[in-house]
Amino acid sequence: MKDRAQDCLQRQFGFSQYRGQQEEAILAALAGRSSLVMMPTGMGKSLCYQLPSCLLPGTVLVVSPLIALMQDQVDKARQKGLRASFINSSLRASQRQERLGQLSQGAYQLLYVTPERFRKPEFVEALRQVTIPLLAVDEAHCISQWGHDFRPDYGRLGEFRAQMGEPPTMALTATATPQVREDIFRQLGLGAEDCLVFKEGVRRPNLYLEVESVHGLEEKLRRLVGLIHQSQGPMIVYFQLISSLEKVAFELRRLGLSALTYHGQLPQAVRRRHQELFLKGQEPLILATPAFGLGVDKPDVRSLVHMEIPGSIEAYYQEVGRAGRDGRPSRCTLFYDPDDLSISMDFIKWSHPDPGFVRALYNLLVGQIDRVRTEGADYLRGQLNFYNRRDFRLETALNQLESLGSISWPQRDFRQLEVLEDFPEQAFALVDHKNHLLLQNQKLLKLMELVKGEECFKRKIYDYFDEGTHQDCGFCGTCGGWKEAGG
DNA sequence: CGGACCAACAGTATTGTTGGTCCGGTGCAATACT
Repeated sequence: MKDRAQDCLQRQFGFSQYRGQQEEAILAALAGRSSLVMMPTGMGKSLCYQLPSCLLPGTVLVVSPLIALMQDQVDKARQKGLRASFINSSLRASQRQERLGQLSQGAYQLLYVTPERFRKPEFVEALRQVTIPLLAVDEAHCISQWGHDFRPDYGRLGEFRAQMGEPPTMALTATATPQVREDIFRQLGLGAEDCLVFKEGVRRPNLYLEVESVHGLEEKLRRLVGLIHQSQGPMIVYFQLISSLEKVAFELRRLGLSALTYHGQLPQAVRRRHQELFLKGQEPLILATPAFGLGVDKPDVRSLVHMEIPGSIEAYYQEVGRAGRDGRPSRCTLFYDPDDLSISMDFIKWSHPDPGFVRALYNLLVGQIDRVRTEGADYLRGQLNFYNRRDFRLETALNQLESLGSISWPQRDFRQLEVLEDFPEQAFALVDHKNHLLLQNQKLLKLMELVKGEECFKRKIYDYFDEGTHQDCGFCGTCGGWKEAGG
């Protein structure tokens, strides 16, 4: 097998040798073992499941989070001569039908889908007709990040995997703390003991990570302008809030500085265009929310700024990870304002409605659907004694019920709200809401603790990712070294 | 019914009060319509 893999690597993929632990991961997959592969973006994660798809019988199924990335992934795989395809909602019904047929006939070596696809019985049925020698879960941290609330189907992958007869599984991600690793294993139904772990280091010596204490948007803006002038190349500025992003965009424009924007409220076409302009180097500055991330692989990002503290060390490190991919020194500045902590704390709170509350909401929908349709959210708030309109747990609860198939709520229009199925008891029994809420808050506090600390900042981050070192990094806000590096 | 923010007002220098308004990051699926 080893020789065949080596041969395939050269002929089909045109590489003379493996990088990092690619070979080990590939051989594990060929031997039918499950694994967790942690590699930084750009290290060739996709090869780890693409190569096995050439040598294994049947279809390697790849779970991928974004439709926007799938076309590109499939195009690249096809360029290497793989019989690859995807099935998702961007296709017409007839195309989907056709591809399902192809799938069940074993026409694909590689098929990309979102976790939501497993909800469709016809897809599950088609899967039954083919051998699945490997289930690859790309960007597996999404399981931990989104599976609990935002995209519950990520949390159901273990269930779907069981339906398929527990095929060997490869979870791939850039970075994962021991805790997140556990979560991935658990949610996929993989025993940690029979799952191999392949891990490249998370260290990024060329990133200069610094924290600056600031107060208020005005001061941030002033400092940001300074950083923009100093930047020696492309720059990403991250925001937690669309509103402050837009405010800053406006102010920069007033100062004659042009900046691209990127966030979830912009139309798809605009997002695509702005991302493209930035990636191609036609505009060096982009203001973005965390929506800007997956699929951003630009080598020469020289500066990165966090205008508000992110929600966890994982989120922070993933975002700064987009700087300096080319290995050259890059400066990442986090503006720390204690007032901003409430932003992430609110987000965490809002995404965790109490199961009892969701239950009460559901009962109310069943009993009073007519009044809900005519009077909408205000009626629900009144009935549930839930008056704070700045607390979005009501909306989250409705979204959860919709995602779990209990209600349908098209266009967030109450007039069209319908109750479809019973309250999904099991789904809520499975998730330990209180614990998860606590965990998220701890993660945020952990980041705050690091930010406020006076020891080597990077060392503590490495510690967090279980790559402890006893030496200071010599290249961060606490250790210094930026000027010496030519900054 | 929380709270940040702003404008208008009060009444005469700065500061306080009141009332109105606005308020969430991340994406899938799927069909109708243009």
